[in-house]
Amino acid sequence: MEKKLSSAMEDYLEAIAALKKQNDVVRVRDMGRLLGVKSSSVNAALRTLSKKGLVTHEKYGYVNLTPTGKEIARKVQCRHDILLKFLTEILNIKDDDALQDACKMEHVISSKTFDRLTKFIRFVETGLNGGRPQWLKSFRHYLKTGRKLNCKMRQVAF
Amino acid sequence: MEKKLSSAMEDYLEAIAALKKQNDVVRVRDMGRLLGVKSSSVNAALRTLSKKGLVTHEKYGYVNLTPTGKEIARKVQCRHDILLKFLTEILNIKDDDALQDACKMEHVISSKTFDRLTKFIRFVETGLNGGRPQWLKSFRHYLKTGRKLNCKMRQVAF
DNA sequence: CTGTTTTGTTAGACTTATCTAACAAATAGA
DNA sequence: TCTATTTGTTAGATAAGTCTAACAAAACAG
Repeated sequence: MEKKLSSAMEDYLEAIAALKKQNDVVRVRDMGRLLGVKSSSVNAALRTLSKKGLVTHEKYGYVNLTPTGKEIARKVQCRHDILLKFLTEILNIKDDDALQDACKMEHVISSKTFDRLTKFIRFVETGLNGGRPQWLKSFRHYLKTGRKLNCKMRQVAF
Repeated sequence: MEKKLSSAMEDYLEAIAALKKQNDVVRVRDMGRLLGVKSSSVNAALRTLSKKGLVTHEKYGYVNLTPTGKEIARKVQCRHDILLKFLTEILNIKDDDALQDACKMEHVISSKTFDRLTKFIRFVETGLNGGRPQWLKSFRHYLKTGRKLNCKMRQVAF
């Protein structure tokens, strides 16, 4: 069992997957641009990831994920997506801020937390025809006004 | 404006605050034990934190937080507490797992996310006389059974 | 007091992830 | 095609945070 990848390495894998989706082909330069690091850093990372069997990259060639690498990238992306969803849809944090946080949190949450967050989102979204549950609307109201409609009033209102 | 502390340095500050609460006096050794690092690492960290004006520590003496250091430790602890509360009380993750995650997440969440999470918890806890809101009970049920009581049934039940 | 144990300090090494700078290969434009 | 630009590679430096090992100071026990 390989030990956990660093945040940085997870980011590289994620970047490769993202660029692959966009361009079909992944170059060192584009990875550097996306991640805000120099090509030499990308190269160093590729050597590391290559040794771990997560990417393939021959000199002056394109970068590719191995099946294992692809799998890890997928998982990180899933963590990212669920966190982003939680931050924007439940906590009502605006996209830019939520994205920043999701990009950091995605590297630290356990599979248990991922699982529960996933179920929580599913719970919130299930059987509502695209709307929000009443309690979530109520939370949004609370965020705006600082005040909570009390239970009885809510009952009456509906 | 000082730039953000690393996770490691935040951990050291937190450890000092925690030990101070327990023992009134903080030694290098205890910090190392608590954090699972060697005393030499603690020493290195104390030099760093000292330069930043966050701790005081004279040779062979006790360790103390400066007011600024105390303030930072307090903030980290607040992030920790709110995350732990969210993970255990909302997501219903068991204490040990939740603690692990909170200890990592506390170093990466923004003040915005902290703020929203705080309000979310307050929203959930306000005006319930220590109980849980119906939707949260419903979520627990969903976690156990994988099934969600539908809205109409819930309405009827109340 | 004095010797032993515990605690603290220092120096130096290692790892990870980054950078700059010099150079090499590939590509694109004329 | 040939040169200029872009892209990729390498070597070496730097910074953080950790370690081990050797040593120094303090605390403790008789």
